[in-house]
Amino acid sequence: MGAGELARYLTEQRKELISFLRSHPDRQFSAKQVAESLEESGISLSAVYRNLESLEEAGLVSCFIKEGSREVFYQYMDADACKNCIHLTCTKCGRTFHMDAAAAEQMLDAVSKADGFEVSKTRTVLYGLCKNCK
Amino acid sequence: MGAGELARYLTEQRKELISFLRSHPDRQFSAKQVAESLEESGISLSAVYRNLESLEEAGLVSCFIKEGSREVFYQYMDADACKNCIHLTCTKCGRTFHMDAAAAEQMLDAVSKADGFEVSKTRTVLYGLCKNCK
DNA sequence: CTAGTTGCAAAGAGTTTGCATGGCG
DNA sequence: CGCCATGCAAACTCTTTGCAACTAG
Repeated sequence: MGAGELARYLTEQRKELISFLRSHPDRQFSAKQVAESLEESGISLSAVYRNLESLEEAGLVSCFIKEGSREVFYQYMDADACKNCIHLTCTKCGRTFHMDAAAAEQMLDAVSKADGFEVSKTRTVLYGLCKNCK
Repeated sequence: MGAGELARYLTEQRKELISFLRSHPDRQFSAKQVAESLEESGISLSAVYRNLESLEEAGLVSCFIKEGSREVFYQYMDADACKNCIHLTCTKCGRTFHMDAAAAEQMLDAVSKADGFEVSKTRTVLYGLCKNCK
């Protein structure tokens, strides 16, 4: 699946959680928000935390804090599917977009050559304002 | 000074805190670590938090979480001085470097043209492995 | 059947807030 | 002198952990 090992048992709660996050790949949620959104499935907050943790290890979820905030947010972000892409997260609306592939390639080359820095593609996010929020 | 208003009174504690962070521009610290590092000056943890907050508003400090962690770290990052630079933070050693200016310019152009996305230069960090940690 | 997962409740961290005291300007 | 910042302690919130019950495989 991903870089890490995904949990061995695919329970109903875990399925719902993954499904929820996957259906909002451009949005970030706090653990509490995830639990509330899945209220119907009756998943507990601690299970949410435990699942988010294993999903993060498996490379399916990343977590962030927003500008000027100390609150942690989680987002679906498939490390495999996004190996060659860079995310653009809008500091206003919070949505995440995928950077143009050609521009991304060019950028990674430039950083690598100029600074000898190997960008970790699985967690490359640029913050700024999206087209709509500008 | 920066974008926000810096606190009106420059107390001994605040001076020490700024001085400490400024002298480690490439390092990230938890609030607790900052307080412990400034133990001699006798600053309290709550004062550290209050100061970090106002410094963040003033654009002198940014906070982050590291890969696979939910712990918040603070780092000196002058929004004015770094208006035209991009940070490279190593996920292994935690140090932060400044991206080559030409490469940065090129990158910002590319994103702006290809995606209509305006990168917020004051909080642009790319995560990856630095030259030494590779 | 067995090991992994869940919910609940309690414990732990990290962060914020109220208030009296003290110091900067 | 007045306002702001500080320290301390309490309050909060977020996250983690222990444990018995449950369930996927």
